[in-house]
Amino acid sequence: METVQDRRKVRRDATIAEILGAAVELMARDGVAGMSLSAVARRVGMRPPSLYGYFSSKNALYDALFERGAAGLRDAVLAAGAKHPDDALAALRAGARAFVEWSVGNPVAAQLLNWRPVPGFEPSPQAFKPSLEVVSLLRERIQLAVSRKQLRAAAATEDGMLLFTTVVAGVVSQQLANDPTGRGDGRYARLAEPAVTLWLEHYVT
Amino acid sequence: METVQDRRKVRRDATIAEILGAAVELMARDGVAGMSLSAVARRVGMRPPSLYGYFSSKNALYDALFERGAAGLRDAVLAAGAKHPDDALAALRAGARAFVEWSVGNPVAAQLLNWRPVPGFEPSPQAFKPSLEVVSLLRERIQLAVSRKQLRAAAATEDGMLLFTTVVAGVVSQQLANDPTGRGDGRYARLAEPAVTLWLEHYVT
DNA sequence: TTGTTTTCCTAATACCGTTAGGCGGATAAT
DNA sequence: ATTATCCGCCTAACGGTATTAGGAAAACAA
Repeated sequence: METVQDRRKVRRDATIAEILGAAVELMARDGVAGMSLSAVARRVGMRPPSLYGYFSSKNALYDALFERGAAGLRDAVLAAGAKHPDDALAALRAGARAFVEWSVGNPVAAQLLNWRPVPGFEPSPQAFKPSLEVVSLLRERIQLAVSRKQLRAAAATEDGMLLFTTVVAGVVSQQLANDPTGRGDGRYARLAEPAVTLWLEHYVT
Repeated sequence: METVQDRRKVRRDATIAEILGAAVELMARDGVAGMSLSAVARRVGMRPPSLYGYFSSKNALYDALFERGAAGLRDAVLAAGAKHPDDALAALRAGARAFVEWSVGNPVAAQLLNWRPVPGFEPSPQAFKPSLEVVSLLRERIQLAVSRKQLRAAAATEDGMLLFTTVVAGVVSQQLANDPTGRGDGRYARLAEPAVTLWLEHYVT
């Protein structure tokens, strides 16, 4: 009873993972919005309608990818900052670099998170939650740096935070637009460090 | 002969403009990649195949919009900078602000220019040319500021220029992603000025 | 062995972009 | 004025898409 249910769930989860993997591959090849359920079905050896047993619509599939992507990005930023528990500025730097590097390594998810590539698709609140957590994390770290007098108080204002996210998002956006496959030379991704420096120089005490 | 040919050309150009206008309206409503030739045809009172008398494909329509958008953006940046013939820094600031304001006012074209919203579409060299001219213009203005000792020499390096475009593109990208209709409060667009300030502070002498 | 649930299927609907080919009217040539 | 040419738009058709409806077969539970 227990083990059988588990076996079924394992199999089902494996199928879901297979579908998502195929979808990501095809989105990397044909563009995020260019992915078709028919192509996904072909790749996993099914007919298109059978996919509806796993996702209630094409947008639901995008939503699952959005959620997994947002969680992965959040974890990457979290882990990078955790390496500098006693230096808030270093944590900010490392977090921004991790943000960009993760985006380069996961260009499909990064497009989904940073742009609006799919007409009609908007992430569900649940899928969006990890993205909000990244913002919260950023806010905490900036406030910590301010309280430790490493940054001016202006850094923790709404505009200060928006500027930080804007600068980092700018690097990612340029990278995705000019090297969408992520297999390039990182001509834009290497700007992460100097871009954050611009922001830090303005707000550092 | 002359006048008749002209009459025909005028009528044809008017039809082309009507088609492009309808396409932009529908892209604003349904997303850039969500525009359908059927809907465009309905709006201009034709059947879908008739559009092929004016554009050889859907991507050709995107290409025309890209070209017109790039030219409009270039002209806006050009005009804004021309108001400050004797102050290269002010010209840079005004150009960046014009870039962002034009993008907010033309969100559809801005998405086409800054992102890759349409799978399979890449602008033709002809359509891309005005975009290259914006880059050239930026390079000239930065070099002018450097030669006048208003900016450090590092501003005119490849990285310095990429950082400038990245910062400005970041503002536009955030604006488009968070307020795609462009009818919002300009929460992100107002960051244009402080964002450019970050860059200027770093490179100013 | 019977009943239930899960998984996948085929068939069908309503769209889409695009091509082929034709019809009628406006223009040009005689 | 009549004929020929061209232009603008049409219908029909092809292969593709997302999605729904409903059924068959297999895996599981009783």
